[in-house]
Amino acid sequence: MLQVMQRDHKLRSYTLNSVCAHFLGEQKEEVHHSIITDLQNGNDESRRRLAIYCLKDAILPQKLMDKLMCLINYLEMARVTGVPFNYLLARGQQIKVISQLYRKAFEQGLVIPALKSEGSDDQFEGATVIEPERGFYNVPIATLDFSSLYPSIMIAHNLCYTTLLDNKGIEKLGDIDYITTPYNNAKFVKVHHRKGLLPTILEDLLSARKKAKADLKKETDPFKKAVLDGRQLALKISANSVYGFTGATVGKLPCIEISASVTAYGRQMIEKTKQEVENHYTIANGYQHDAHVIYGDTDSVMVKFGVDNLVDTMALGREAADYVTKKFVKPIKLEFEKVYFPYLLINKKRYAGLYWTNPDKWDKLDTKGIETVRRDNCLLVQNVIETCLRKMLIDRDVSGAEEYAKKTISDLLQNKIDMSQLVITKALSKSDYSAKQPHHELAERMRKRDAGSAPTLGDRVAYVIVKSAKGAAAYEKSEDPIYVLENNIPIDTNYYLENQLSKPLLRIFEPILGDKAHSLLAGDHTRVVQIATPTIGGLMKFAVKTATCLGCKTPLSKNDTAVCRHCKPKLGELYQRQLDIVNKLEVHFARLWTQCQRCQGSLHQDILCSSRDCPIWYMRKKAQKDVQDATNLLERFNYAW
DNA sequence: ATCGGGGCCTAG
DNA sequence: TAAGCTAGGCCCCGAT
Repeated sequence: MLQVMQRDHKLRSYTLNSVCAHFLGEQKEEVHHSIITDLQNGNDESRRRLAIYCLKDAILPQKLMDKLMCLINYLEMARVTGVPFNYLLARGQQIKVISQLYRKAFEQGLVIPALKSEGSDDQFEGATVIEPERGFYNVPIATLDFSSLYPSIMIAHNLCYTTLLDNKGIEKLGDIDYITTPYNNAKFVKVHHRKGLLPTILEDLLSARKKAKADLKKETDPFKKAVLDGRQLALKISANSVYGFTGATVGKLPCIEISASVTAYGRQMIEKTKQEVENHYTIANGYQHDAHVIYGDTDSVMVKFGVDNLVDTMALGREAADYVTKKFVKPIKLEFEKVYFPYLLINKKRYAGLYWTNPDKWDKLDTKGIETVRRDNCLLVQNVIETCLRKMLIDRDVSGAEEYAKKTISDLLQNKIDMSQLVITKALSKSDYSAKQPHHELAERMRKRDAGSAPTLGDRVAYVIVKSAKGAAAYEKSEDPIYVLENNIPIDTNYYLENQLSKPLLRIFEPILGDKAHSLLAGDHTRVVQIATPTIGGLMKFAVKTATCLGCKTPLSKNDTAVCRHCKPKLGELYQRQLDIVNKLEVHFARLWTQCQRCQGSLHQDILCSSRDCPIWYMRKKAQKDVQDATNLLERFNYAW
């Protein structure tokens, strides 16, 4: 399940506890490894605790698998691609494409050559990203997308290993119909001579995706919908990796003529689309305004038709998509997908907009590339940018957004921000770094402290930036959050303002406020500064997951955790030791529980919510459920409390 | 202070 | 050994 999670979901942390909190809303029974032997050698009570821990650790992955329908999805993938089930986790995308190629080749009596893979550093040219006209747009912007651009190019032009012609082939075959692609005049025979294997595979994948999407439309259960959405996405990725496979020089069967022709066609198509739209939707042709393409990436164009209302923009978008589709070979299709209104275009691959598919109600706030969707920022940055964008784009309350940003800066400088909001995570992806890096240097330091618990290659390293000598580099100031808490090391709040918060804030405010945006970073709210010592809030002491004593079932008083004071001596010293360890681990939970899981209200000293509408009630419910779960587990194994 | 490159992560 | 692709923003380090 760890592999599944890492493959299928982009998360900040992949620990069992964190993943379960995210998808299931429940957590592990934590037992530190150092006391397992003692628990086993202890008494009935301690062994019971150990048993619950083991059962819970076993049932959680099972619950994840069920809830995310992993087995069904993976089985389906295995069937579509024809690879053994375990390949889906043990191996990559290539084997899936190869497997499908073998199938189709066998049907046609073809043999696939066993090439020696060479690998090369040269890249071929990729897609076009249209130079954005950056700014804030308070008019509807229509988005037109080619659906499955690369697969549809390969199908439309019959691009395949089995259709590629070289000069010898053309001489030998004489009178033959072929096309010449925009890459290096590569030539491919037309479909009536021979239909390529790749186009056939792609058609299969796309029709399977069509079916998944149709099922998705019919489904009403939100969770099953999410799963079907995941399936159609998987099929889309599989279809797109066919193109990737042909361009993989380290792969089994690279063919740059195919991959480079695909991207070359793509570049021509996005350019042609821009031209067609801009040339047709003009005042000269009887439209109200001259349309203008303000941005586009690979397979999409963002069009400003100049109209100020959603209904007309959507009508024009649909019409334009059909108009352009007619200029291309089947099955290439340009689709009108959505309108952004308003739209904040910050840079290439960086934008935010309110997303509309029907003119009555917006669907969502869509953000691409900016801090809200990146995992290498701290939560503070993510949350403040997200909140400001919502205020600006949904509420259209720019001054409210300014106020919020100023308040956050003020809170940060006064050390009122929870440390869990300041944790930055980055993947440790290489063992040798040419320049020193904060996360790598920290991993080294942690390794020297305790090699067992330090992050290793591939792990995500969590760190905060702490106060240090003036002018010290970031890699000298990165520190393990747990170490910071244990040693009461002050946080460098100024670093968070200067290096984390200020630029992202300026980037979203400047297009609207202009130079005035800089006032966000200088003013009274930046004056009050307090010495920063780390605080922990919003914690979930995992031991406090029960409302009644785990031993005698009497209600727990506020100061008790897990067991009442009468039962506590039964667990004795072991229990204390575990609590100590738990307290040190609290920061892990702090990352998860900074908001009430029910009403999203801020949490402070405890998991309990501060909102009046959502008091202890939720925790009681959850605690009761946890006890019920544990009891059920025990009953299944003929235990009883 | 500026700039190029390494590193990370994302868009598509 | 086995490994889908390219484009590109942005942060940080380190050389100039």
